[in-house]
Amino acid sequence: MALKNNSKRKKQADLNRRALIEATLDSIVEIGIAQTSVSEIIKRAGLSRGMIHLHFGGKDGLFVSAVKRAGETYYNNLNRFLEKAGTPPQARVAAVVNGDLDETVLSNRAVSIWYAFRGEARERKTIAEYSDTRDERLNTLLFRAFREIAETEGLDEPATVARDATHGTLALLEGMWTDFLIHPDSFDRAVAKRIVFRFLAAMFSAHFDLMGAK
Amino acid sequence: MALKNNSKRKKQADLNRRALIEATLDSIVEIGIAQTSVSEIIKRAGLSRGMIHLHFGGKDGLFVSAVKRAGETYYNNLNRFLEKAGTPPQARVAAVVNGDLDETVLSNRAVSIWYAFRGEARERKTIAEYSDTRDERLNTLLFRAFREIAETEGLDEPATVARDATHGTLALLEGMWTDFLIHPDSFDRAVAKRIVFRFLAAMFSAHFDLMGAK
DNA sequence: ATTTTCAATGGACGATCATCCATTGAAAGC
DNA sequence: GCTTTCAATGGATGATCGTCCATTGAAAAT
Repeated sequence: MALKNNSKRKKQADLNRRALIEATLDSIVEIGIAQTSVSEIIKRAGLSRGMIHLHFGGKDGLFVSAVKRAGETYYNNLNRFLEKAGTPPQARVAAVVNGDLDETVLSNRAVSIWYAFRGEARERKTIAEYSDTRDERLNTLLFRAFREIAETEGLDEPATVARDATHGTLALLEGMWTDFLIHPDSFDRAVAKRIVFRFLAAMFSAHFDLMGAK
Repeated sequence: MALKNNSKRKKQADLNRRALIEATLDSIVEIGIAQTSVSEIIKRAGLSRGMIHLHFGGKDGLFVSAVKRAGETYYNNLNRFLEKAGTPPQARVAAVVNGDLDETVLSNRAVSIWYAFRGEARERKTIAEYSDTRDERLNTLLFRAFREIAETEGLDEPATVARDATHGTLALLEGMWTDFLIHPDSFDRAVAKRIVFRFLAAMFSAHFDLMGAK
């Protein structure tokens, strides 16, 4: 008969799967994606060689799962800020900015992983997919908030304004992440946030900066 | 006796060096940095195996030269815009923005190469160095222009304003490059430029957008 | 207690990797 | 025309890569 879904053996299998994903991400952070070999991963996880093939079909499958996990981690952290913000559009925008640049989200680990996969995304569709997903969700969220603000303020062409504001905000945040990647020591989160809010202040009369800040 | 510096043999050596660098960059663009092996490079260049060791000391040395070349290409293209702009600070800023987002600078090839190396930059100091260099030069150039504008406009704390404007502009441009990387088909250069200039319009009363545009 | 199930193991495998060096041959110097 | 120089060659080398599968052994089912 088939095993129960939560039998001792299935649970151990789940733990091993997680351990392999974590070992993969750890390795990418510490020695880079190019040096992250199967041997390196199993050494870190303390598991056997064949387990990658067993659980993920191969190294490629493991990497896809690792990207997926990294994306989930990003969203789980950001969601904490969004839940605190509630429904007001300014608060939601501020939550995205403050969350995206918070030390729990924008970390050494996060940028290492993100940029490692970005470099590979061009020829691996499965990896590119998850870069896209992140972008899509934030895009929709910000656009709706900005459109609501633009309409409330009675601006001309609120959809166009909202589209530009969304595009600009996401581009600014992306740029800040790159800045953190290249200058991790001198990077200043407060300055980064101030600049993003300064951009938003140019497009709307509403104030964002203090809302949703910790 | 030693060969003349521009002897037929030296010239051929230079051509081969260039061919290897171009083959490396082509390979990175087409099949990704992970698949770019020594065998792949020499196949593309039509040269022999040992030549990489002879001219660059090894694959690492070749990659460093390739990053350097990619950086030079970026600056050479951008310089065409800066030379046209002349000395007025607004024109110089506009030249950077219009140049950085021009199709001769922000291309499929450029983003492929740039993001491939970024992913490796974290553990390879020599590669990170050239990412830094690019950043440093633009940083100085923009800061001086913005400070001059801020002083002319009689703004409070011109240095702070200039620092924020520089930081924000570079972050926005970085973000636009990432946007192009992920959505090469739907990317709109005109929209990207409009958003950057909108950001600048928020910080200064001077107008930038029409200056330096083609 | 016995049988069945299957997650886990780890060595074998062929492929491919980057490096290196003895040899070559055409260009440069005399 | 002869000698010297050295860029260029490409096969040999050992290391490392990811995949695969026969075997194991503990947990689950009977």
